[in-house]
Amino acid sequence: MTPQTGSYHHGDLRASCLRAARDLLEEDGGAALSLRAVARRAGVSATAPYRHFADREALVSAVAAQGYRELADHLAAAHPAPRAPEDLAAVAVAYVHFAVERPALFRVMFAEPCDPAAAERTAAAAAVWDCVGRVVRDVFPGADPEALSTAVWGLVHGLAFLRLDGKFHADGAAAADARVRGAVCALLGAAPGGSGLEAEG
Amino acid sequence: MTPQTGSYHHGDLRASCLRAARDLLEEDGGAALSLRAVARRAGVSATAPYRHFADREALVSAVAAQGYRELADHLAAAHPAPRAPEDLAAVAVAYVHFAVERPALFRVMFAEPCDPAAAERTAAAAAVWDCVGRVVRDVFPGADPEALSTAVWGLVHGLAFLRLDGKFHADGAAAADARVRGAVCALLGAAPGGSGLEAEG
DNA sequence: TGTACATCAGTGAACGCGCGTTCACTGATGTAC
DNA sequence: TGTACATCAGTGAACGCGCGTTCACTGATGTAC
Repeated sequence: MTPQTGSYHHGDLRASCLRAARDLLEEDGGAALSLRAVARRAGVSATAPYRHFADREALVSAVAAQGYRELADHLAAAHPAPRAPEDLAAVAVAYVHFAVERPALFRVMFAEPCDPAAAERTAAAAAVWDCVGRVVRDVFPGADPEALSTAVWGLVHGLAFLRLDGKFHADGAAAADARVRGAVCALLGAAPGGSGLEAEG
Repeated sequence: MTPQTGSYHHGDLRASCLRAARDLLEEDGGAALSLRAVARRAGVSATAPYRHFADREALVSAVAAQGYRELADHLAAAHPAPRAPEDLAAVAVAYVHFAVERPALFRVMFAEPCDPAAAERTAAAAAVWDCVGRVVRDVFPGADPEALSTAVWGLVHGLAFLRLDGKFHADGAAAADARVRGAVCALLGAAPGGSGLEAEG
């Protein structure tokens, strides 16, 4: 990451640009990601990033791809082997946490459709979808996997955005988590007003 | 809307600015809403909007508030008296349609938390929440209304954003609608792998 | 009905800013012989 | 081991742009007497 100190050449400017972009997103989530700000942050001339990114969009796509990959890892790490609806609720909470902890990155990831030409980005986004599908199939083996996966991704994604946008009025992070868990369980676990979906107990 | 033709004064520049902003959003959803572009579009000097909006944010908030109000109306119009899960699915489809038909407006509405100081905007957003809550209570009278309303809003909101972001690979609008309906029914109607929530028949 | 005057709603020039991108360039690196 | 040279990865000046916002202003409106 910081090789050849004092060298004219940077060593791994591409990685440094991505790191700089992530830092900027965390520091000022409101500002749009600009190539110039990234270069400044990486300690390099304004045009140096053009050696590694065709244009601003390419940088943004690379950042988004990184975000998708991390999200997939994050979900996979949320529960080793989800089987019960409560396990799925844990994964849902993890999804929302990911968004809350990196709001600006999350918005970059989902601010626009993936450019089909950005193969890295589309592949990384597809991996998130695969991850959700896997969890859903494990928890509800008998269900229509496509319909239910769509529903579950929609649910957790919507909860994440609503929370990011302050549409959850909960006192503190724990209460907000509980609200997420309650919402997921209302649909998938202890069903309100009826028997609900019970995969195991 | 177009009074006193030929007059020095505009008549209702505030409304014209909002109209211009909406037009710009529909024409180029990717571009950020700028005060100057709005003024240009309204046929007025760059500084004229300052008579009606304190700053750019105020304009954006007013546009978002208008969007929230229209969304609430749109949902209310989707079904006269929702009682069955399929009725709720119709409302869900309406929610997603709203987003798909006005993608840029939808993104403006949900691109950031509402500023608590923007009373008009927060009130309009709250009306959407009320609307969702009303539908949920009517369809599932026995359920925990808060948990289920949160879940349902999350679900439809997530489906809307995923569709906006091209995460739905469906052939054509009808197929995409079917996928939304299928996802909603998977959770609320014909439950996969179990009995599911059945409010009526 | 007429007039003086306050207020309102615009104008247009100007400010300073950060941006994406191009261009010709140069110093560093690595490879073929 | 040494050297010539191609390639790579930076620099820095410059372009033209649109933006938000300020300011002093002016024409139109409406109201009190």
